[in-house]
Amino acid sequence: MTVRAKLKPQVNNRREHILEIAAGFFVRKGFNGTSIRDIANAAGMLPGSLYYHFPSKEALLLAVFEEGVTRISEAVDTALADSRGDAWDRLQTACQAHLSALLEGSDFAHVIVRVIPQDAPGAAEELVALRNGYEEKFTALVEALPMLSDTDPSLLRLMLIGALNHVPLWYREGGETPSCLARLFIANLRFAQDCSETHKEET
Amino acid sequence: MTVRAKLKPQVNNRREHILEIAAGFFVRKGFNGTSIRDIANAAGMLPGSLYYHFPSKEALLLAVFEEGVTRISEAVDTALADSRGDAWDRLQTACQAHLSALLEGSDFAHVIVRVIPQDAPGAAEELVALRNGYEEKFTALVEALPMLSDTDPSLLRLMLIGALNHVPLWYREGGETPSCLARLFIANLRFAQDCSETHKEET
DNA sequence: CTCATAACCAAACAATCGTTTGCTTTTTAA
DNA sequence: TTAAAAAGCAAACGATTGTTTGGTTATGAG
Repeated sequence: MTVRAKLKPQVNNRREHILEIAAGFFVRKGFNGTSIRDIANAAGMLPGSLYYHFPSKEALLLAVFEEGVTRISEAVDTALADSRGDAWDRLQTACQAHLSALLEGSDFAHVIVRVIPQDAPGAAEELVALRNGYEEKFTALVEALPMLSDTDPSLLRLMLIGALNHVPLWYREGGETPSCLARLFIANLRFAQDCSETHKEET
Repeated sequence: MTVRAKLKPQVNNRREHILEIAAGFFVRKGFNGTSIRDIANAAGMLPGSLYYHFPSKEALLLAVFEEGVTRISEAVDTALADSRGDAWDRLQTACQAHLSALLEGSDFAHVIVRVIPQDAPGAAEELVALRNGYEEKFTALVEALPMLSDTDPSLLRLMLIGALNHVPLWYREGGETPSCLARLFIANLRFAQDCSETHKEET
């Protein structure tokens, strides 16, 4: 009974198991490169059995996407919760959490940058909404920065997100850590704003 | 005969026609979201007829990819050929040409950022090689920059390329032009290096 | 005209796709 | 103990996939 209670995790973690496996396939083979049979086989069941848990392949993607957004959001929120620095430090903290979620741990967060809404037309609208909802966190963080009046904050945000979401394409384990990358990324942007003040004073 | 000579472009632009159509589909639906029949129908022929021009779907992608790399490379080279400024100006010029190729004109260049090698395992190696070959241009441009000793040039390059290749995901016609975007992107990075000198002198 | 080659059609191939259906097994709750 | 609900199996559905094959039409050179 003691062992039994441990080995028997509890009800309905089977659905989560499917989600995890699906996330892995979506990340490595893309949405249209993954078949229902790929996922079912890896999950140890038959293709049709998946339809007890999800009404369609696109609904499955949506569920994975939602889990991804939830996890990366929570990671960023948690990291920001005990962040004591200025606005730049907070942005860097968010970037580090974002990168950590993308590169380490599960595949859920990775899916939301690997699969683009166009890949699943029937779910595209909701995927975009989910993504935008998450990225709004960065809107607030960037707008809190002390910036030049002629710097477009939304452009800075898009530039940063582009750089961050590109990392999984070249990242190799053993290189710079997510924490280190976040610091370097922010450093490359930070002084651009700080120093413009200096430049202004000089002229 | 006068009209005839115009309507009859010349031998074998049919293959290029197919490439253009394929590029459009690959950009809008992805590689695995596009079928041979999609392309054949749009090209006004039957699916099997494509195999006279290309031995496989992946070979077709490879041909599109090559054309994309060729075009964006030439765009950057041409732009750099009559660039008179310093290293930062030259990098900005390259970025502008890169963005122009991605956002305006044909779909060829867009394919090389929309389709990732993983999508076509059989051609992955060659796709990666093509992409790396092009991106080396930026290696040289970034290494020519006057930078801090503690700034990693290859990281700056990856950051910039990430930001650039992300633009097609949010770009809307009527907003900032590619030229404007390139200027703003570089501005966000430039002073970070320039001003660190100032900071050093201050301390 | 002749003939070879280029370009394409027409039709099918086996394989795989997402999905459905009806039935069986397992688990849960009363 | 028993009935209901959850979970999955077995098997197939029609549609679509990339690709092949053999024959047909167009074109251009000798």
